Amino acid sequence: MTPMPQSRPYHHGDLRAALLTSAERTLREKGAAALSLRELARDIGVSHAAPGRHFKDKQALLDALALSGFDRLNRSLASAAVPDAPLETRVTALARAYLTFTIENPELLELMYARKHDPDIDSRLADAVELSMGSFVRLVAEAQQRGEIVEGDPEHLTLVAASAVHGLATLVANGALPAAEALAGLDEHVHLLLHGLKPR
Amino acid sequence: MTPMPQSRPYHHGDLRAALLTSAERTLREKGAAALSLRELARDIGVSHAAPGRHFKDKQALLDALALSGFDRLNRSLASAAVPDAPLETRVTALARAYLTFTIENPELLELMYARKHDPDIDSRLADAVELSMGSFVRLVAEAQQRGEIVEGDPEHLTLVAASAVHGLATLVANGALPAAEALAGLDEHVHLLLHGLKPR
DNA sequence: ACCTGAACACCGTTCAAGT
DNA sequence: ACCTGAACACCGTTCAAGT
Repeated sequence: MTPMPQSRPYHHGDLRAALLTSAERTLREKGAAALSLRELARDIGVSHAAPGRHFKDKQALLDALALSGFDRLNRSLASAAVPDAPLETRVTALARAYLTFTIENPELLELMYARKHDPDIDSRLADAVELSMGSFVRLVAEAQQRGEIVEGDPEHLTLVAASAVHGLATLVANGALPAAEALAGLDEHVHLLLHGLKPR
Repeated sequence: MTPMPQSRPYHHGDLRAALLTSAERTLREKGAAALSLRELARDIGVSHAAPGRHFKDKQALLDALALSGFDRLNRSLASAAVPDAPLETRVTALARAYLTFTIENPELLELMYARKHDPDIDSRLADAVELSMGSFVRLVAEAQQRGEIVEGDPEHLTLVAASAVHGLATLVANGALPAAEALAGLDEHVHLLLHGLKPR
């Protein structure tokens, strides 16, 4: 019998997607610092120069990961919306979606918000950030129309809510706050955000 | 005339401190990714193996930078305290100190909160985080005694305030939010935190 | 169009040896 | 005690050449 051709085909098929998938697993399992293009190529079974065909450099691959992270986050936020519920329920649902994504993808969230220094990339990521803020903006704007939220610049009101949620998420992402604790306190957290720390 | 001995002395004097100083400048000017031990050694004028005498590896140097960052942040927070002022003034002062530190040291703040994966280091840094939270904890506890803050677990109340401020700071640190905008909106931000987003 | 293999200029880390 | 110089095993990136 002639042996089966063990060697990989010359073409991979979809190397770009394979690189992203593999990179995200490494990111999750070993962290961003441990991510090497050469190791990725080795794992996939392709030459070390092959990734260069699909990503102009390592940063380009990281950027692609970050952008796909925002995609999934934004979808998750969109599908967490509960249009006809009371304000507090709606904010809590959004906050829980954000926090859940963070707990499931802590390293990815760090990468998504990592400083890039490249104005071109930064602007694309800024758009993505804006998009995820969008869910909060819409919520605030609607609530404001119903008189359920204080008057004032809606962008700024949104920033208060969003930075509170984002702050909680980053503390969980970098291990400063246990995920369980953040989840357990979330309802109360949102309640305090809406009602204030001062007694009424 | 015999030429002046141009070559550096065999001993540097305080290589450890020189490495930290130089590393922090690189961090500020070129970012954490551009930080190389060999380049640091070159800049200081010492062999590439010399840093190994003072830091067991690159991560150890980064950890030292992070810890000294927390030191300065904590000192800055402590000196920003205004004990005999109204609650809102006190919280604003603390928040402003945190935000100012972040604006002046964006890359350092990222490093301070970066995931480390080493339980030993993480626990030392966790202590440092706890310490900076301390300023907020004390403020909340006192205010609570005076009845200026809602009843409830002070740790949790602190977390709400701290994560709101930290969230704002990280957004500024990674360029998602212009520093000027964050500073300009800070008073209002704190006001909303204390009074809530819902109308009273 | 897509990939390889060799080459280049870097890294971090270790370790005998020097002062 | 502190540092050097060489060595080792890695990197990312580029580029002619192969399929």
